[in-house]
Amino acid sequence: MSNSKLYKGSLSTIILKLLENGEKMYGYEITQKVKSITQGELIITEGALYPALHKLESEGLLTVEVIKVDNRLRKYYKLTGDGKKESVSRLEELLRYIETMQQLVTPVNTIKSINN
Amino acid sequence: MSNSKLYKGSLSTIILKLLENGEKMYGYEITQKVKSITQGELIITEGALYPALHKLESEGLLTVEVIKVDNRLRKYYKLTGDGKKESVSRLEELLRYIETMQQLVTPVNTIKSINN
DNA sequence: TTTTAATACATAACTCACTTATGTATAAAG
DNA sequence: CTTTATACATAAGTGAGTTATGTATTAAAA
Repeated sequence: MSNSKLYKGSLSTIILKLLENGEKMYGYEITQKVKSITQGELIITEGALYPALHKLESEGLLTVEVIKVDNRLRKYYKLTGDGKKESVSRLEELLRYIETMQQLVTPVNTIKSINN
Repeated sequence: MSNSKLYKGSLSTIILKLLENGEKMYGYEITQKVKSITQGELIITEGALYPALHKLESEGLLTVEVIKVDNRLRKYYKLTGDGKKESVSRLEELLRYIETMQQLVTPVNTIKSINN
């Protein structure tokens, strides 16, 4: 999942967000979608993705539907009611994280004497 | 370090950034500074902070200077040359992370037909 | 005045989201 | 016929955190 340690903790948020519009997606599709949206910046590894999907399912945030396409298995996931709620709160959490980090790295006051 | 898992991985970036202006800081001071800048949103625990400082030091990014103030020990840290460089690249990494996450959660095109 | 809170450091055991590696199976491309 | 892409899975290991605990001094509160 990309060399940067910063992505640790954001995978479930990403998955929930991608499913937020109600469309169902399968695992491999998610990896490709993320890769294309981020222009190759974020590569989700299978070792991270599948356990994450299983966990979200076990938490009752996703439901699965197994479908055979071209003689190949696909596990389509979509949000449950709880998943929809959780998606919203995870998004808020991410935005709050970004705001907080921006406060830390790009201080509002550039004049030092005011900050001390 | 706050209930959100998203902060995992960003502590060293925060420490390096706080020291970027060349001023030396001691551990406890860092926790208080972060708390005040983020208005209580980010609380850095000692169990996270001190090992992080030790690691940055062992990596040659920080140097220590022990000073006794009011009969109490303080370990003042400041950036080395390498630390200064690393600080810059960690900052870039954080900004790239934020950009990437924003691409994922706030898609540029709101018109679905364009995205598919 | 004794206890609590704040200051200031430290570390050991544990958690858990990831990485790395490996495995199965089908289809398409070279 | 071997490699690449599609599509799933899991087991072992890593490492940055949490939680808990410890030491020591000083100020405030009970």
